[in-house]
Order: sequence, then structure tokens, then C-alpha cells
Amino acid sequence: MTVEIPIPTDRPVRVRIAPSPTGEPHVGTAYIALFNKVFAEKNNGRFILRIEDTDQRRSTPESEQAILDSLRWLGLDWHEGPDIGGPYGPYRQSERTELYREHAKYLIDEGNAYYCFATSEELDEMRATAKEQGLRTAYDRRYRDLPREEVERRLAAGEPYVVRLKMPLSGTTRVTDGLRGDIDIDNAELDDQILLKSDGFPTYHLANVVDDRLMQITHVIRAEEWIPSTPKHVLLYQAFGWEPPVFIHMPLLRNNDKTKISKRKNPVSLEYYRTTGYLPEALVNFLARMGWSMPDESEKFEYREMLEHFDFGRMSLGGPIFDLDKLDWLNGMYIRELEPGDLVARLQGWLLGSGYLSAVAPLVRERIKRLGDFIPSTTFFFGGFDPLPAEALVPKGKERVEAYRALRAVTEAVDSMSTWDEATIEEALRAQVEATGFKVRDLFMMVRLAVTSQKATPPLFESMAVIGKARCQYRLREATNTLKP
RNA sequence: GUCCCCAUCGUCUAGAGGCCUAGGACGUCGCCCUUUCAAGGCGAUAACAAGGGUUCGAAUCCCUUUGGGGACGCCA
Repeated sequence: MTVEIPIPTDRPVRVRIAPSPTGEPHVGTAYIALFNKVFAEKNNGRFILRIEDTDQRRSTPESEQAILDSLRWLGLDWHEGPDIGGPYGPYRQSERTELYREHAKYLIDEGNAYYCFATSEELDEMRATAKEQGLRTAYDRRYRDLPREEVERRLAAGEPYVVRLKMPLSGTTRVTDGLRGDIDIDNAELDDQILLKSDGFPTYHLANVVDDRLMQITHVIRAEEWIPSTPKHVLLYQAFGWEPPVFIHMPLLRNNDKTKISKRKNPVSLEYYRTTGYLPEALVNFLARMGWSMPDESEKFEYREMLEHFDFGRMSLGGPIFDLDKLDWLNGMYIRELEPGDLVARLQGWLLGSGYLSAVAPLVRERIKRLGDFIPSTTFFFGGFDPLPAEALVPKGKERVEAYRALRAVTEAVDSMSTWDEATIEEALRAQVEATGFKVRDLFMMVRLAVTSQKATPPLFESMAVIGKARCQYRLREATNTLKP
């Protein structure tokens, strides 16, 4: 493919990865980070990490830390970020809220944005109407031209409000994508985008545009799912009187059924890949092969080789399926090439180091008579795991479909947990005893079998805490699938 | 439903109009090596979504259809 990505000559290339700290460190984040980093370094530029924690309800410091740790584990380290600082900080959006408010105010004063007092009930109604009439936008702009006095009155009365961008009512907006060329969108397709939420925090759209500008970002390399909102961003840049950056939309990683990669159908947590024993360089190599190829079609190459040959012209745009079989093969190649001493070091850096061992050891201390018993009694902490057939998972006296529903409920409960420790796990699982109507013994045995593939194990909640959320989720999901009628 | 993106073996991909009778890799299946299992070697399997153009010539350029995906949140 012929692509020409414009590179500014008067200022350095600066790109960013902008994860939202709302859950597991995601494999898609690593994918996008990799291509940002390699593009930056190919062009002697800078790769910036910015935390997009403007969702006050869902963002957590633990998630932020997990993301930083995972990206570092992969070697995708950054030149500027919340932990190491840099000349354009702060790099955490929650610490920049004043900036967004000022910018929103500017747009209001210039007549490019307005206060909107629609309640969520009003919005629900509008969405319903829009759906009914097959309209392209949901919000009917009812507060767009409110008389100034009424706006003042409502503000003075302390009514909650959001700030919306005034979209042009006609015409088209052109988005230029570095890989796809020009995309023209009819402005009538665009909603008056919310810029400032009623909690005073910015939406992604505002924060992203303001920060990319202030942080001198030259190229926005992000996932394809952003294409539909890019015209809104372009219009926002225009409203500020700014030159937009170059947009490059990467293909989306896919599940086996071609849908956007998701935790329901794939392990997506980087934590899963680390604890299951993938080598970071193998994962990076694999991610690099998603949509991109070396000029000589090598399958196995390290980051520095990718860097040497990197060119967006070698991207293919079809969404690649995340094929774990091929990852396994690649990972095996990397392991085989390790010197024996290096392999030992890797094993110790993985779960055979004293840190993990000291979490496991207390759990079996009372259950082993000889040190040698440690190995057979702890295999499932390390990956020694034999998925059980459906018959083995269904509790006596229960139907398979009942077991399926109960285990699915447990899996979903686990998905939605944001902290992972013994007490929280116990709380979540006990709640499922109520919800499913299973006996404590039946439900917990089923979960135990799903998570450890053993009948006799150390206490369930402690074991799950040590095994870690990512692997528990994967094993629960697999067991649920085998029970699926 | 509306808008947008995408389209080569099951999967990841090579392919910039003649080098394509479409190449490589994973997977699968055979054979070899081997005390076992891996690994390795050799081989097989398998794709240009369809139809119209353009051209002396199309996997490659254009159009239509079909298929797949994404977006339509006070999530990012």
C-alpha cells in the first residue's frame, strides 16, 4: 500500500498512548502503544503516556498502576508520563480539569459552544424518538438557542448543566486518515457533542483535543473505532482555530468470530499473558504482526528490528484475529532460543521467584508432609491445569444447565470486580450463593473445580487471590463454555 | 435503522497492472528422525467474495452488489 504520512519539519514528532484506567491493562492498549512508540522512535520523536481518567466513577489508581506496570513489562516505555513527568505535564487528565474548563468557557464566549440543561430523562426520550423516526442524531438541540437571560437564570438557580459543541447544521467535514485517505462526513450526522459533563469533568472529546494540542501531539495513532467521532474532533480543532494533528486509525484486534476483541471471548488482560508465561518480547512480536509485516516477511523479530524497518505503508487494514495458537508457537520459539541460564532467570522472574512463592507457600504449609509434596499440591498456581469435562463440573443433583447458569453468573460477577483480594472475592462469591440458589458447598466446589481443576485445594478465596483475577477469569470462562448446553 | 471502515488459504499475511500456474507462516494431516514427548526435516491440504467496467493484460485501478466490522453514552 502506498501511504505518505506527513512529518512536520519544524517541530519534533510527538505521539501518545492515552489509556483509561478503568479496568484490566488491555492487550489492545499494548497494541496501539507499540505502533505509537515505533512510529515516534522511527522519526526521532517522543512517545508520551497520558492517563485519561476523566470518568470519575470508574477510574482507579490500581488500574492506572497495572497499566503502567504492564506496558513496562512489555518494554513499551515512554519518554513522558505521569510517573516520570516531562515538559508538558501534568500527564493525568484529572489534574488538568481547570484547563478544560477554561477552554470550554472560551468556546462558549466565542459562540461555538453552549450550556445544555437536558436531564437524563429528557435525553432518554429524545433517544427513543430518534430511534423511532430513524433519525441520525439523538439530541434534538433543544437548548442550543436558549435566550441568554434564561441561561443566566438557570445557571444562577444552580441547575445542573453540560456544555455542548455547536456543530454546523449543514455542509461536510473532511477527516484525513493517514492510512485510508479522505473521509467526508455530512455534518447533519453529528450530534452537538458534550464537552463538559455535569460533574465539571471533560468528556474524552474535549480533553483529548485540548491535551493533544497543549502537549504538541503531531500524530494521533489510535484504534479504528474512533473514526466516527473524528469529525467532531476536527470541528473542535476548528472551533479553537487550531491545526488538527495527523490521524492514523489502526485496525481493531478481533475475536475468533471477527467481533472487536473482548474479555467474553478472549483473554484481554496483559496480566493474563504475563502470569500464563508469555515472554514480553514474544507478545510484542506477535502484536507487531497484527496488521503489519516485515519487508522480508520474517515472523520472528524483536522490537529493534521492527523499528529498523517500520513503515506504515506495510499495514494491512483488515481487522486481524488474535490467534492464540500462533502466539504459542512464537513464544515457544523464544523460549527455545534462551540459554539455559536465561531460562532459569525467566522462570524466576515469572512465578518461580520468591515473591509469588511466598504467597503460595503459606497456603499449603499445613497440607504437605514433605517438601516434595509442594509441587503436586500447587500445580494450578503455576499453570498446571487440566480443564475438566462438563460432567465433572456439575454438582450432584443439579442439571447441567443450572450449573451453566450459576457458573456464568459467577464469571460475570468476577468480571465486574475492581479489587482483587480474599475478602472481596468471598463477598462476591457469597452474593452469588444467594443469587443462584445453590448450596454454598455446591457452588464453591464448582468454582474450585473451574479455577483449579482439583477437588482438594487450599481455601478457595485465598487461592483465587493468589492465582490472580486474569487467570481466574479465563478459567471460569473456559469452564462456563464447556458447560454451555 | 443511519453513518463510516474493511475484504487474498480456517488464521496471520506477501502482493504497488505483466515476475502469480498467487508466495511465506500458524494450524491440520502424512512421512522422516527418535527409547517417549517435544523440537527439527520433508511433503500435503487450503484463498484472490460476486458481477460489471478500464486495459493488449487485473488479486492489484474504478463502479455496483454481497459479506464482515465499528460508531451512534454526561465511557473512553
